[in-house]
Amino acid sequence: MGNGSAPLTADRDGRPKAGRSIWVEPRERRLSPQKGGGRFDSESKRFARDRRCTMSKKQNHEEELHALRHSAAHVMAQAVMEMFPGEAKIAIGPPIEDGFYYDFDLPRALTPEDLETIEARMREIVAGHHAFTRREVSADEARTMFAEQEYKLELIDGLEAGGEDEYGEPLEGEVEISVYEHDAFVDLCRGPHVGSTDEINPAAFKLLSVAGAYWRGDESRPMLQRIYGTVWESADDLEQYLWKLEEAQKRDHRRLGKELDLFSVSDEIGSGLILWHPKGGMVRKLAEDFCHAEHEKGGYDFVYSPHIGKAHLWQKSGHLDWYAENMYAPLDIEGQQYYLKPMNCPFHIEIYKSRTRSYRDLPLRYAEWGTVYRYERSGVLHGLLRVRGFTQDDAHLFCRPDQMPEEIDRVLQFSLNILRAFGFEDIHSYLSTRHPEKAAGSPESWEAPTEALREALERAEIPYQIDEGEATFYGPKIDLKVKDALGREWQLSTIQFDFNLPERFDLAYVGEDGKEHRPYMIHRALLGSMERFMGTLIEHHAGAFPLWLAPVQAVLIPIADRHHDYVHAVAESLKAEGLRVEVDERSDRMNAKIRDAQMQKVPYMLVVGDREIEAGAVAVRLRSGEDLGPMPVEDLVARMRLEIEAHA
RNA sequence: GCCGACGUAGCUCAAAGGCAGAGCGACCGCCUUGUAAGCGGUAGGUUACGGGUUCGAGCCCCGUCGUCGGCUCCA
Repeated sequence: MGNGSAPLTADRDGRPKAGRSIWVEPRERRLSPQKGGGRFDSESKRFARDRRCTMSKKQNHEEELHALRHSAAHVMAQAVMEMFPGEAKIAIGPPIEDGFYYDFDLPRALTPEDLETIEARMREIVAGHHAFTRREVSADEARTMFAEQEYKLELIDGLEAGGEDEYGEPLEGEVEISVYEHDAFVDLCRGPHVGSTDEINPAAFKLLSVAGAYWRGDESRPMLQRIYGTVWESADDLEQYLWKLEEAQKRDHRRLGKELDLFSVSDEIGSGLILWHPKGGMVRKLAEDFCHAEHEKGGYDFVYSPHIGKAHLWQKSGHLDWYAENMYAPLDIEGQQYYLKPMNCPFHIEIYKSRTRSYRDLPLRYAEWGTVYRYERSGVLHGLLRVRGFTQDDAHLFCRPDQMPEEIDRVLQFSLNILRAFGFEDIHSYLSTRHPEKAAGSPESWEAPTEALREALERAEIPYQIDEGEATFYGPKIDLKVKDALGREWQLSTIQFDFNLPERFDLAYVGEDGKEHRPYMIHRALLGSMERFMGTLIEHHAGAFPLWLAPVQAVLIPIADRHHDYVHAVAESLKAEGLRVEVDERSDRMNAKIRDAQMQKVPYMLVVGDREIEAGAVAVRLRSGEDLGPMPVEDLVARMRLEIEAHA
């Protein structure tokens, strides 16, 4: 892919956007779905403000949960303030997806034991039947009330100036300053809250973790301590949520990567650099083989490019101006400086420029599984999802303006087909439009491509959100996100226009009129980075890959040593059919072999004993635990073939 | 990068400043097994790395590297 690094390095949660967002087809979840974390985004704040308008039952329920969580945050803040009388400074404490947090400035670091103490005190407070009461105050009155609370004073200043809310975002309309009070605690707060602490079920909340967080999200400002908690209407709901967290942990690709022997990261090599083991390598190869075939059918040309290029190239492309901090230090080769590539685009552009291009040559679609290296700060590395070296399924499309709408349609459709082939059905998208100040090219030049992207989304009939002014400076883009089996959102594909590089490299084609014209250039990555995609795939399937992707499709399990010859013969015939099978001829009992195959999430377990040999069959057990009984080998092959072709 | 927690056998984890352990896995042997773990034995360690305090450090202190949870970043 191209200039746009964001999609490949973006967090998997939808974080708040600075620009305005418009939902074209509103989806049920507007908050970050990330477990335990995430943030209250501008969308849901607006939602809270607009609560007077008609709402569905579901929205109503959401609002009640927000109030409940917000109220629990206040109760927690009271408990913490009591723990550090006169010393605790409170910042903000909003509800978030699945819970709430509150930020504190405290004289010492909190420990896990502190959380238990705080939680216990919260239960006492909740049992006290305290009403939450709202009161409007003047700015000066508020300053008196919070004279010792420097963070609150800053918030009051922001509110009084009418400029911004507690998240530092612009406020609309008249600003009223309100405080909410319960028991011995009063907080500067817009609300809403529940009526009384009675509504907070003492068996339905739990404090989860404590973590550092910058005041107002600004790394030049003080680091506060943030306590995350969760609260629900009932103990059952809490239980269910905690179960979901546990389930997510079991699916963690880092854990499964180890358990299933898929990949590793070695301290000897370095952080964020992935070693693919044979099994993980097989899954990746199968995924890539499939994509290669699709690209070939899809009219792409395959290109290959080196891992380093001269400084001059990166000056020309502009990467050294605007991307240098993500690039590694140059290598000195015979007095010339070379850089490891953070992106593939300049190389593909050089291929384009290697000869004169005619309008008849277009569109050109150059595809490469190109490995790039980007410096990421140590704290952001995360398994396969955020790494320092990764392979993009990258392509650059060069086309004439008249071809552009069709090309967009085509690439979007192509992308959706591939994602669906991997079992991702729940796909939605984000269209980022021109930033009013930071943008290459004229506003007019953005119109046709932006419209083409939007129309392509309409035709593809997938829900999309318009992120106004959120595009990178060089062109509008579409990002696709998928939801996995647990409802978590992952960003994979990106399709980005580029008005910048064609200019910088003076790209041209000779038109029918014999004159030179500037082609459109589109960067696109579908699975994004193979590393991130594999991480997503592992978590989506919880390591139980569909048959076509399973590194080992079947394990043959002889019951006793005398069955080995037959089992090997069956294994050979299955291998001859192109199936990936292993024979477990350890001296363990059959039960142990089944258990091991089960834990390795092998789709088919083929048990062979005297009876099977007699019948010329294998006894088939599925990963689901289902026992299909004895089956002739030909029938098994036919069954597996069907399953493979269906990508089931 | 920042705040906090953590780093012990291949893996998961024990070990109040006083002999470094268990289970699983690996290896060897016995058993020859019928749908989620048979039995016995053996090997396996510079307790991440470097320094310090102490009669004595896995444990306390300092530094480095790494991992985890967040924040920031990923125009």
